[in-house]
Amino acid sequence: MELINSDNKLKREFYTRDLLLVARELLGKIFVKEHDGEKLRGRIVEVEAYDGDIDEAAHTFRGLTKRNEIMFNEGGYLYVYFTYGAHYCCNVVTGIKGKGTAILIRGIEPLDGLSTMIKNRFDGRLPGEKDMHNLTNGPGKICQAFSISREHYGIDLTGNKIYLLEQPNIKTELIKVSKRIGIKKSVDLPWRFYIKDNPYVSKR
DNA sequence: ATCAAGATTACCT
DNA sequence: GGTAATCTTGATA
Repeated sequence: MELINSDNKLKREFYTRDLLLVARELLGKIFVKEHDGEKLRGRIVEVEAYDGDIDEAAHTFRGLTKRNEIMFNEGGYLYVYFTYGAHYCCNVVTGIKGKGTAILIRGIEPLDGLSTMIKNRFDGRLPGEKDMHNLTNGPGKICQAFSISREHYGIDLTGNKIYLLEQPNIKTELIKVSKRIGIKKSVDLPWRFYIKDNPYVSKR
């Protein structure tokens, strides 16, 4: 029996809803990337929301540019950006067309394709049990483990390269909310959501 | 054309 | 606790 049913992809209507609602509901969903015929899978455990209308930290705050173009599309596309000369970060675009909103994926609990992720992150050197969380507990680390980069910019999440699988929503009492990490503007917005006590949530 | 900042990470003391 | 690495992007001229 298949533990994970690959036919229950989240549909467009999931993503085109309100930013903060989608952000909370992304927790617990399964992120899948088809990687050289192999499926890399993990469970989303930490996210942050960004909204260009009122949020100075959002890449869309100052209007349309070549980089942020996909964030103004309707929900259900992948926004990938490069930062600090070294790292890619991936985001889920949300809302209706014209709204510059997206959700940064900051923490994933790996489920399938562990050996490929370990190869991508640590050149195959197996981390100790105690350090396993270091595989995917941060936005740059996730992109390295899942081998996500520039070429994945704008991918349609209702397609079959990168997509999310339906899962029951996480119970409210297990969801923690906080200020976002690593930004210098709009620092007080409580738009970071994560699953309580999960070891794959990033550190400050 | 030039330049400063950045939704980070790894490594140092 | 602190900070260097590294390069793309967006803003300013």
